[in-house]
Amino acid sequence: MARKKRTNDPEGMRRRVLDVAEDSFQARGYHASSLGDLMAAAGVTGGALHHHFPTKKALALAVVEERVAAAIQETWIEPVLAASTAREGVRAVFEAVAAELEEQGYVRGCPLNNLAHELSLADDEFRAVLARIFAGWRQAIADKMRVDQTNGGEGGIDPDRFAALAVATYSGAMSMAKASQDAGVLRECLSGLESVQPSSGGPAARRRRRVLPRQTIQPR
Amino acid sequence: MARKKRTNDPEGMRRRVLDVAEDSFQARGYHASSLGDLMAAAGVTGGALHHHFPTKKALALAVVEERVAAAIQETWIEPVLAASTAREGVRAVFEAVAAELEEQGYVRGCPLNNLAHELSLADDEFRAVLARIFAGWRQAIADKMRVDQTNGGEGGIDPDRFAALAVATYSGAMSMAKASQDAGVLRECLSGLESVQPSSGGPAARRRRRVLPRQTIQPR
DNA sequence: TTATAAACAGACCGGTTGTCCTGTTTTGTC
DNA sequence: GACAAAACAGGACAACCGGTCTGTTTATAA
Repeated sequence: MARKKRTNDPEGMRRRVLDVAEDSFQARGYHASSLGDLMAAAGVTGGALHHHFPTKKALALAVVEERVAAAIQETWIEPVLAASTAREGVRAVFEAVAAELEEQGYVRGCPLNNLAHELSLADDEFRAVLARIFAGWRQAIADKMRVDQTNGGEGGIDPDRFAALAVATYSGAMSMAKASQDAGVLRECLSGLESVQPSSGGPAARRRRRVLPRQTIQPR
Repeated sequence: MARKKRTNDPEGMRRRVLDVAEDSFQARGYHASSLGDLMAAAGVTGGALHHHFPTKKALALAVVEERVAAAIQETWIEPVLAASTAREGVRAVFEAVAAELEEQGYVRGCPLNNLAHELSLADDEFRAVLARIFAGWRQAIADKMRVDQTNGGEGGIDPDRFAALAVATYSGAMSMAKASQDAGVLRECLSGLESVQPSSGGPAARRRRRVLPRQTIQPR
């Protein structure tokens, strides 16, 4: 009789769990993904899962910090930084994502946005991490545009405003694309975004950043 | 002994359940809201709940169709239609929502967007209704802008593009505001949106509306 | 080898979930 | 008042969920 051998592979097993969890959270969401399903899909026993991720929350936190953040980095930040200008980078990413969605035939939405909606009110630890990723995303675009401006290009438009507008438009367009299962709205929003003029917008870039009081958050 | 009397009030009971469900779905989401919690909060027994809403899905569907759609109608469509122009209406709604959020001290997000993220991939019936509400929202803005154009105002910008951009920007800004619990990003996005020039954007309003094939949606 | 801890297996449990089912009461109609 | 249907009460239940627990195997280092 062939005796079965076991090979310990902590990193590999951890990676497999994260792969499955990332995919399931994206497709079904956090609450709709049961640990049982994840264990079955990853081919992992309860003991192993609990060894690497003591709680479901810990697993989700790892997915957000390691996978979702990386996805934003790869599909947004790096391409924008590599582009000639921030504006051109944003345009390129919009088109690339739209093309990819049209090819694959369905829209699962932005992983960051998906999890942000489900978790940012549920748990403050989740919320903080998700907000940080959003902030980093915006700042990368804004910084890039500031470089553009010192290089002579881009008129008086405020980089932070443009970055916020780009990220908001993308997130919102993906929401609609997900609901309608039609990536066309991404292109529609892009062409609208392209008509944002380099000339200054409202009354001279006033700083507005008021954080809301913390103690009154989310009364049940 | 005072004998307890019961008064049948179908509409009232149904309304109370919808009130509680709408609030809980908004604050905690669909999956995180248990029927037990809803029953307790509404002061309704299981039998009564089941009588009006046979399943949880039926309840959520009613919330979406009757409450979420009405919320979009009241806070967006009606103010935009009542405004002098579509552009001005969009601006006014952005500011009104931002002011309201700052006053109440926390951000629960856009009810349509919240439920759209959680449910549009889970069930096609949900998805269809949510997509319909999104479409009606966009069309109202676009129609208003078309009226503006025949009245002489607004240059060559495509109304459908502007409407898509406005809704996407709002949805995305609300997502970020929810994650950061800071309504300031709404104002930031608005000022970016205001610098969308009335002059034509890309290459002359081409029609783009390709719906994705239906049979390949969401492979598990 | 031997000890020691990490990695993994798998059963188990209390609590919760959504739904169903059987009654009872109210309401409207003739 | 008789009667049927709607409105409501409340318990039952099977499935499932996330977490824990005990035990075994593998790797590591002395």
